[in-house]
Amino acid sequence: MPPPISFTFRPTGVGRARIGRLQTPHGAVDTPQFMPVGTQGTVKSLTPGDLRAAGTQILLGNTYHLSLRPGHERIARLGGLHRFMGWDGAILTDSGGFQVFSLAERRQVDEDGVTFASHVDGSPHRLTPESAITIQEALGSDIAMVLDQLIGPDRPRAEVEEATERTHRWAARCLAARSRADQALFGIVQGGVHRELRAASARTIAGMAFDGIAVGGLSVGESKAEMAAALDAVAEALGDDPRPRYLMGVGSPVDFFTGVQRGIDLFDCVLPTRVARNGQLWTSEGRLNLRNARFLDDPGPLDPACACEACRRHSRAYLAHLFRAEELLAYRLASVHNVTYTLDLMRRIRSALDDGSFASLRDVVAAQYGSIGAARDKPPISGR
RNA sequence: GGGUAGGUUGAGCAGGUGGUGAGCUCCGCUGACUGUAGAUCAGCCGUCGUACGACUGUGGGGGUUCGAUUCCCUCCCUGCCCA
Repeated sequence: MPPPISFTFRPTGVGRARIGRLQTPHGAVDTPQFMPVGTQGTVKSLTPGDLRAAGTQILLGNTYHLSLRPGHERIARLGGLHRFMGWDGAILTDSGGFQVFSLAERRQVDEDGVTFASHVDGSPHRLTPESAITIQEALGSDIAMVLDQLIGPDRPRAEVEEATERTHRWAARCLAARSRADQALFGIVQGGVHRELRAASARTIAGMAFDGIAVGGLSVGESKAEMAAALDAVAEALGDDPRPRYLMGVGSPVDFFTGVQRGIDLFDCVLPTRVARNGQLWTSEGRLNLRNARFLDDPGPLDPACACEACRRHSRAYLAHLFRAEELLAYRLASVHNVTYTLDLMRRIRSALDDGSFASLRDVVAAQYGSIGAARDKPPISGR
């Protein structure tokens, strides 16, 4: 039986960056690539047509959310997640591991798995490595993720070690539980901000028969330098491992460069769509907050360098109005643009890797977007 | 014309029956957001000041009083009822 996915790539000479192509049961994915996040079977406010027009090749769904509502068995009965949401491109499903972190006050972790008090109705829901696989197989995603235990950078090292080792044990159980030949399974490297733990975790995960290797547990409050150091440690440990590498939950425009240079092929992040709904546009002129009063009389396009539908047809003044009026179109147009911007940026990164302009592109983007997440880099306030 | 209820910081309110009214919700302004419990959250939102703070402010004017949003006089405005 053929493997569920195939990945070909070539090095670029820019750090550890590579250019590649991931073949999935639902189409090819050019890498490095960004995956918009569609947690509940929808990238909030966008239609599949919007996503296609923006250049989306692969997007995310979520095990925890979809199993709670509408239920993975129901989605399976309705023909699987692709048909259910009307998306014929590739889908990667997250395992619910992130909710172990984001819903920390609603869950209990033990060696066998996690018990959540549903954020919908409070009812208990059990997620184990095995059930995470069962759910994702029912959803029918092209790529499934192992259940992992994500932990914040403020936790003591002993706790990070414990969570990382548990993640390894859960990874093996996920691998043993899989039964679909047409679905890839990625393992997840943890290890917090500790280089040795990251390296050891990368070696452990790489030693298992996964179709790809993800790096999790970053962009959860650590500094930019800590994230880069963790990625360096992982890249070094993985060496020339030929499998696709996925940096989970990242990121900002600047973070893409940090990851690509360190050999990352895939990224996902809620940032472009979330900030879009909150009025922030990513443009060739940097970040714009359309709620600022100065845009009320700005007749220009959202981004003069963008060809998306929102930029072709609408002015900043119009969107500024829509946001103030809380008109639903605001969220869609801003999301259309930010997803387009992000996917265009990945395309520019791919061609910059080819023509030697990677460093200059990085500098331009860093000047415009370096402030995102910068608060994490400030030293803690002392003496109070 | 008579009666009655009102007039509080952009809007809508709360409060206050002689002893320090800057409290709420909108609106507005700014910022944040990283595998989505997020079309959310935070700060500011009378004037001056970075800030501690100072000053002003309960429709207008006047009066009584040590002190008035409160009591008295007068005028203006609004809702409702009656003529």
